[in-house]
Amino acid sequence: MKYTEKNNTIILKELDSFNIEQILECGQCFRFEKIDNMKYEIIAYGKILNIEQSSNGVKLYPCNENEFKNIWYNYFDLERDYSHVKETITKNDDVMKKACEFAPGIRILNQEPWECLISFIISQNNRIPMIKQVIKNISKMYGNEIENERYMFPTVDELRVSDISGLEKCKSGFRAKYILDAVEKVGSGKIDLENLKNFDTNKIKEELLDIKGVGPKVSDCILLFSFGRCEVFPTDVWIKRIMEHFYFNEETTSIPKIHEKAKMKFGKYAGFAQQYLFHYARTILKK
DNA sequence: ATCCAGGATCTCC
DNA sequence: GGAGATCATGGA
Repeated sequence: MKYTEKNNTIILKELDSFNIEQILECGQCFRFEKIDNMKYEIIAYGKILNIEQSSNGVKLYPCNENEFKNIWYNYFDLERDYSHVKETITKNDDVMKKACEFAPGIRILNQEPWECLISFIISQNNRIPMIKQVIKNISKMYGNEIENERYMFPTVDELRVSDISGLEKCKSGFRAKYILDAVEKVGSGKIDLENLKNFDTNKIKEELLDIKGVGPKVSDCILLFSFGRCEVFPTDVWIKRIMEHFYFNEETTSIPKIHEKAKMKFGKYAGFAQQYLFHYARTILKK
């Protein structure tokens, strides 16, 4: 990958395994709007970022070199060699080959832990368009306006003024009480998300599971999407279905068995495998 | 109208 | 410790 900067715009070239549509629409992230074909607006790390991809490369704006190095380089996981990841997980695996060919431009974003935690609490028993709407509502009601009706996701302290009825007005439904429990535990310092980074995966998971509304799947999403633990294999209904269909040839299987198989087949890259599979499954199994 | 969604919890045995 | 109902909300 090479980049140049001019007029507060970063242009990325010779970028391998990068398709902004696949990256954003594959279900890992909720804070973006499609502006046009291969043209999106993202809100993350307190910034609004426009991103536009064409055969000439990927344009990021407004963005200077400092912001690119300090935020977006890591956000888009640009350090990682995704060809190597795909080579590894597709070895002797025709299903994974198809999943990777279906969306070879997926990358796992590195998202902010607090926003990720609340987002995936909201995700339970919900649909992606609805999840996006609830997060947008919460940001508008409790977060700072960056500019022009674009709002930051509220900090823990900003959400401490919220209550059940406010969060229900944001359409969070029965998850409002879960959000409040997360606010209480993180806001009081009982759980220190920044400090958790340094702990091993099982320890982080144990801490996250202490929050009401956070179970095995939600905690795995946070581990994968915010703590860079790419060996975890978040298993939702779609992953369960496609694993049962292609890897077990059975109607039903238990989640521990799925995790066991994922670890055996994909090892330390199971998280990537999960994301290729998720996006693939949602398109082909959705009759 | 009934079913279901990037699940977790509570209740029952 | 495993199966089953329940949880808001809205789109199909």
